[in-house]
Amino acid sequence: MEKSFEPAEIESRWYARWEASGAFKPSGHGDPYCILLPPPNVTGTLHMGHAFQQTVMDMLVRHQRMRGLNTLWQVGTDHAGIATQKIVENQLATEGKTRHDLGRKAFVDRVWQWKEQSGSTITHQMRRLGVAADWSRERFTMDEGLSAAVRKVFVEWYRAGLIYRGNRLVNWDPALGTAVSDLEVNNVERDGHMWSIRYLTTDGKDSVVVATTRPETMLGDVAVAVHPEDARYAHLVGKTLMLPLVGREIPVIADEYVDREFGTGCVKITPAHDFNDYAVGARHGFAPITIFTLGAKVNANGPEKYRGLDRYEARKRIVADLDAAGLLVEIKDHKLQVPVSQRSEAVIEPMLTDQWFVDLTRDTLPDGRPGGRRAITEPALDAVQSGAVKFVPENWTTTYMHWLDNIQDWCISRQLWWGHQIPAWYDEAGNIFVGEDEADARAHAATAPVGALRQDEDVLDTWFSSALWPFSTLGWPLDRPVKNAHGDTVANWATDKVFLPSAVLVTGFDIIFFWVARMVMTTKYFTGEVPFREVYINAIVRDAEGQKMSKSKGNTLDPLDLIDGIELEPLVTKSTKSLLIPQVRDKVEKRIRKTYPDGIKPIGTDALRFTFAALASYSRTINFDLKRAEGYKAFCNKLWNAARFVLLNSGDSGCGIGDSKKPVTEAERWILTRLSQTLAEVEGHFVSYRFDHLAQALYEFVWNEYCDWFLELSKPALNGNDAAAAASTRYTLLVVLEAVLRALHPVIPFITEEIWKDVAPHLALTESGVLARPYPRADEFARDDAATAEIEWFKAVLSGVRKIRSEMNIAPGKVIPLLLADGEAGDRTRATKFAEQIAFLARTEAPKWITPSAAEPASAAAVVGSLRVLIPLAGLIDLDAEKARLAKEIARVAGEIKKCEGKLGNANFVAHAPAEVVAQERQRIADWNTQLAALREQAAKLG
RNA sequence: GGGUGCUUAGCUCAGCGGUAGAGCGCCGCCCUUACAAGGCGAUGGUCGCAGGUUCGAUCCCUGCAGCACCCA
Repeated sequence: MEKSFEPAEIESRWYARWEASGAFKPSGHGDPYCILLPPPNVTGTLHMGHAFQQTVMDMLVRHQRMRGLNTLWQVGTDHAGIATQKIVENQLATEGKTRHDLGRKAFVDRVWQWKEQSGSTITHQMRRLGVAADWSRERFTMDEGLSAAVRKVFVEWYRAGLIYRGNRLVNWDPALGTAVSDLEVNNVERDGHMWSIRYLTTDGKDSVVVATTRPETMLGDVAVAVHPEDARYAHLVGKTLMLPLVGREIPVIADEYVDREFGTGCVKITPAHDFNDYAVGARHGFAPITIFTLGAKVNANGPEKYRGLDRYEARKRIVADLDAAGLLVEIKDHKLQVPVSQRSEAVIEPMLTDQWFVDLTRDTLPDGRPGGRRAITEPALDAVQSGAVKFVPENWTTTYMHWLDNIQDWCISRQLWWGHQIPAWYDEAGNIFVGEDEADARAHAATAPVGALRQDEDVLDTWFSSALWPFSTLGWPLDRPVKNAHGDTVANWATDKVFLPSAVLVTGFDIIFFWVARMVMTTKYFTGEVPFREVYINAIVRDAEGQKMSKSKGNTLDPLDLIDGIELEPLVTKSTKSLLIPQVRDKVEKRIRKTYPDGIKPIGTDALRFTFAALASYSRTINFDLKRAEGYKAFCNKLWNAARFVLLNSGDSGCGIGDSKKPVTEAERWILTRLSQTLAEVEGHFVSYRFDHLAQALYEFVWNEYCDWFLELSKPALNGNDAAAAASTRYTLLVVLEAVLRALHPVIPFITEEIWKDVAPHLALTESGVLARPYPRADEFARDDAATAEIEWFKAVLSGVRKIRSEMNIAPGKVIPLLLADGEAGDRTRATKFAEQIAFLARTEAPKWITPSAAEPASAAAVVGSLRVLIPLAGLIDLDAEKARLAKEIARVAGEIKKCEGKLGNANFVAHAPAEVVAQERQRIADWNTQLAALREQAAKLG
């Protein structure tokens, strides 16, 4: 083995080998265990969130594969309708073209080209992370098979009356020219104004003042509302107002929606451009008046002088005109929530448009069939309520249930070209025909089409296809094998449906609504199964200060830069490349130069993965701290060097000991006990998804027990005169190391695989690699409590001596005398047994007992129970310093005793506390007293 | 406005009704033949604040403050 751990060198070696050998394909035997990858955008790149989430999935999949389950990690990508289309449109823009210049077919071809060109970036990045995914089954939401599933679902739901077309108010992105989901809209707080405008009554005798953050929408006002119990305005309800600048008469209405405390208590009602107003308008029977074009410019419904103006330009002019007319009462600064499109950052304009919806709210259809609430929403609620789907941590259940309880119909149409074109056709009279294709649509027509048919130009929401992922990727709805472009089988519903339900979905809370709930809906409806049994909601990765990672802040980290390292200058270039605003650019550059003055040192995939594991508690965010990652790289190095030590001591091949050989030394029995205990813990942590505890348990075992104590204890054994102990120790070193490699493999696959290949021959293991070995179980290793007690005693003695050496500044290399006094019979036995190890590891002469009556040289002492471990002062130790040290220790122990006495002296404590707690306290006080006696004795000897 | 979290060592985080922990940092001594990405040792916390329950509260309950996120 190389002298130090070099991740780059190791990692480059293994992945291709694993993949080529089919190590990640389902084994075909054992219980099915499936994980669905949340499909990343096909043209996307790997970010820290992906890396974290995928590490978690990989740990689970590798663990279960090693446990003998038939594991499938189903991977693939989605077509990300809006995002991908926008990238290609931007490319066209640099050529001075729009998609309309190309036409639909040529444009879509061009998007496919872009997908082919960039689509493998993220999947290659995932390979660098070491994910044990079955790439031979990789799918894409626009694959023929997955597209067939989309058509089938659309048609079936339409024919069941659960998909309808309607003219509704939707979130309209005027920049992209499409409807977007309310989930794709961020409400951002912005500085704005609150304008107060006076509306006169038609008779001119009275007036009301309305307050609004969007004065331009007044062009579409249909009423002014007040609260029904608001005495200030009761006399006006039913009267009409003259809408300024427009001249339309609008009524004053009473509606409980109005908040009397807010503004003047009078609200203008613009149903066509505000969701709340739409509801108010509908309650009162007003026809909405749309005043904007789809590009958010004033349309023909507005007064002529504003027509064609952008909404913000119109705002300026309208405010000015109101002011001129003396109707502008007040302008106040005001912070408001502005709906912003996640995709284009354009301000969303609520807009009345024709769209397709999935019904999720009706109980019963007019013809008596079940409506969406009963057919789709309630089964999805029930899946979680009944426990068929469990959230981890479970408090996310509330979020899920709450959302479904208040769900709206799902707008599934998008005004894009990239995506699944809606399988609906219109005849010349506007009648709708739905089918898998035009012929199927005609065949199912209720009435004969009038003239030619024309397919709906819109496409479906990307999430519509993602929602089918749990079963479409397994081959549904085909009843025969699904082949990819190369003719390889990628799925076969007949056999693959054993993977449904999948075991666990690992995903972020931000897509519980987008994706999780919708998968439950579709999978329940079309297969009768739940899509997954558990949903592990992973934390969101933030920077070390808890800030959201964002390119404009310059605090993003590229997982590959952590793995491979990156110099400062390339890092600066890379991080500022896409930033167009000079101020932002400068800020980001400064930040990066400050945070990473020397760039980022390579830590390797394994250390990155270990860091993610160590940070994966149930907390909802994890703050990624590079410092911790560096610490875990040190851990990998530690493991590497421990393995080197073991292998250097293992001879050429085999260790000459059969499996039946029992461990000879106490130390072996102790480390096997601790291994068994650690593995039991680890197993529990896998079940509860506590990867932080899992990582910590293994870290502590490897470093603090195996390396710090067992390896050290093995040195005297390996070099001692007892050949049986040496041979046995050599064997146990290997056995424990091999078990540790197996236990750690799901977390750090590369280094464990690399070391394992060298360890395996010594234990005559013939598996192809560590992934093919069974996951180690607690019951593989015998426990021995007696041996544990012996080693604990030994550690206490050794620590006592080390402490004296360190505090008294005795050079670590200097061999010193060691005396033992007092103690019990057990101490004598142990001292004899461990004499060699004590002398070796504490660098002392052989320990000598002094008889109670004999004169004792002035010494520094460590106290273990009633045993005094003495280091004579002569020439080594300052008597006063030792006295001071002793006094401090006595004070500490006395303090502990006082605490115990306080408790035991409290009659209530003794009466009410559980017996074992009281007993524990009594034991504790006894132990402290023993120690105190020994310390006082020692103090007395020093005078 | 409604909801959900969080607040523990200098930093990033575990913990939990019964002796406050880890990693990193800091301090001291050591290049001891697996590892200086290391070894040994030390320092460091009235567990956000105020009440309550309890023999006992960092932990449970209530209120408050600050922070974060989600929904309207």
